[in-house]
Amino acid sequence: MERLLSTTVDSPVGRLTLVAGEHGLRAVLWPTEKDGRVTLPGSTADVAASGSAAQPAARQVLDDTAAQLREYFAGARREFDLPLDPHGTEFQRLAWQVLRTIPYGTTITYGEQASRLGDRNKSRAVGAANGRNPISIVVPCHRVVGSTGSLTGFAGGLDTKSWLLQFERGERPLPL
Amino acid sequence: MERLLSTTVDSPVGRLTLVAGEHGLRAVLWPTEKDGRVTLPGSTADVAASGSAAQPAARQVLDDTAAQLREYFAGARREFDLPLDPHGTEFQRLAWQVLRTIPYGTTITYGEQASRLGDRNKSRAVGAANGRNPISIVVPCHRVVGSTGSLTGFAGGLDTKSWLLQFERGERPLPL
DNA sequence: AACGCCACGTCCGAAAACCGCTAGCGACGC
DNA sequence: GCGTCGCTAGCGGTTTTCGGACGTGGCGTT
Repeated sequence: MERLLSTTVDSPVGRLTLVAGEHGLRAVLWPTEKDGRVTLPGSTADVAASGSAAQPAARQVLDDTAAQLREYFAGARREFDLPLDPHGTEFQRLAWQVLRTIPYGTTITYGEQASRLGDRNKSRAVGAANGRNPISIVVPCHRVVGSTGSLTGFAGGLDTKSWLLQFERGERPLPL
Repeated sequence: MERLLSTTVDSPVGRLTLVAGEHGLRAVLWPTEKDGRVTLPGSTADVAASGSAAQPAARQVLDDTAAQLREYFAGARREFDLPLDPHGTEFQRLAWQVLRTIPYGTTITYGEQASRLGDRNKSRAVGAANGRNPISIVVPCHRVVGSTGSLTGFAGGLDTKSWLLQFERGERPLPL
């Protein structure tokens, strides 16, 4: 079992939990989904045990992620430059890959995302895959909306999704 | 998609937009409703592309319409003689047909128009249909008034409606 | 291998909203 | 009394909206 490290970052949309392994960022989790989405270190003791020298690569990823997220929320960063290592099925990884091509401040529909995967009819499957995206914000699943423009759903809550979209549109959303 | 041609004519009540297809006049639009009422040629480029020789019938209709409108506003014409091709629902076309039987210089009420369509109670529906009449002036929806004599409404603006009625009564209305 | 769940999309029918109306009624001011 | 005014309740066609049904593909579970 790969050894994972985790830490947290405070943000306007709540305290985010970051998880990294030796191959890159594994997850950015919402306060409501801290557990279960990825296999986390069993306890804080575990994390503490793997001291600063133990997992240099993972530690570095966490630090970089935290820094870039802070820049993002300060409005000073529109793209992330991090080694990512999300775990999922073939289809899911493909879907998540498409997500990373959606530019900051723009949105596409689930149907459009499905088209880019080669089959217009997979929109629903795409929705399910996006729902399993472990790396929130950095992999911008919040930039996908329903064909009618409705927000439809979001792991972090619809209000959070709305907040992020407004923020990327250059507006000053109300604090949650 | 049928190819449409359009042009404009200046008149005392503003610049009118004329639209014709191969079957006849499709629309005479007020300055405020240039778009949306009928499907216009996508762009001026479209119009230019279909040169004088391309759509002889439609071109002829436009020319005739422009000429007759000028005569109308000069006080030299009281009836129009043009091939008309307004698009609308069954009921709407029936309603518009009634409009064409209202003599120059006279008015009827919406209720009267409804009666002539066979059902006194359809007055309100008639009003809605008149509101969709695409061929202003030539199909004289301005000759219909409320049961109390009020002008009630007009796509080109109430002042225009008033102007036309005065003009047809032989008065010399104030310029708009 | 079958079943059920899902952060979708499209279609279709029913219901509601919208109007360029009108007749009926009570409230008012001559 | 008698016009006017404002309000109300019906009126019918058209447009818009809404909700349910269904087809869809992937995934976790049995």
